[in-house]
Amino acid sequence: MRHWLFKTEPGEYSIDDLAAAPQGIARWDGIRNYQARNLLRDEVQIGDQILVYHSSCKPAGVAGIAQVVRSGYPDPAQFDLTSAYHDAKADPQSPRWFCVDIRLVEKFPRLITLQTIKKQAVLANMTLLKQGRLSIQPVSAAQWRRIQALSDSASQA
DNA sequence: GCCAACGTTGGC
DNA sequence: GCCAACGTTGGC
Repeated sequence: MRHWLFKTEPGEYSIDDLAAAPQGIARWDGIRNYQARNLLRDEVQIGDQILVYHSSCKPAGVAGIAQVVRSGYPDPAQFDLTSAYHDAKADPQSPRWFCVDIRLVEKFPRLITLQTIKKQAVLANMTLLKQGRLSIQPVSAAQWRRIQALSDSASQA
């Protein structure tokens, strides 16, 4: 079982939208970056745990936890002419873009802000800080535990 | 709104 | 296959 960080702009899709979805399950689609695509297609597995990260907002940070309930499959939006994620070059015979389904596990009582993350020495090598633009990122077990610990201490405060 | 980082495109 | 131009991301 592996850990990941998925980015989303809360103005587009937030953890509250995920919470409001039926059974807290949603398709994580619209990823249009090859490195992220490869992870969704080849690496992300059912049962893997996800940090849901809110980007391009004030403040940015980890909003909660989700879990993969369906592993990589072709993103239908690439073939949908009405979708903003439509891709004219995508071929149904060899799909270009992939997505997964995830289910909300927990919304953190407080956002774990990017600012807080940057203060943690254990988290200094997070992909989030090293390669900030990648929208699907691996997270180590140690990094995962630290984020959870930060959330636990925030909920007691 | 600015700008650094970096991914993508397209001419050669 | 290189690389300049361009576009996007995302923190500040």
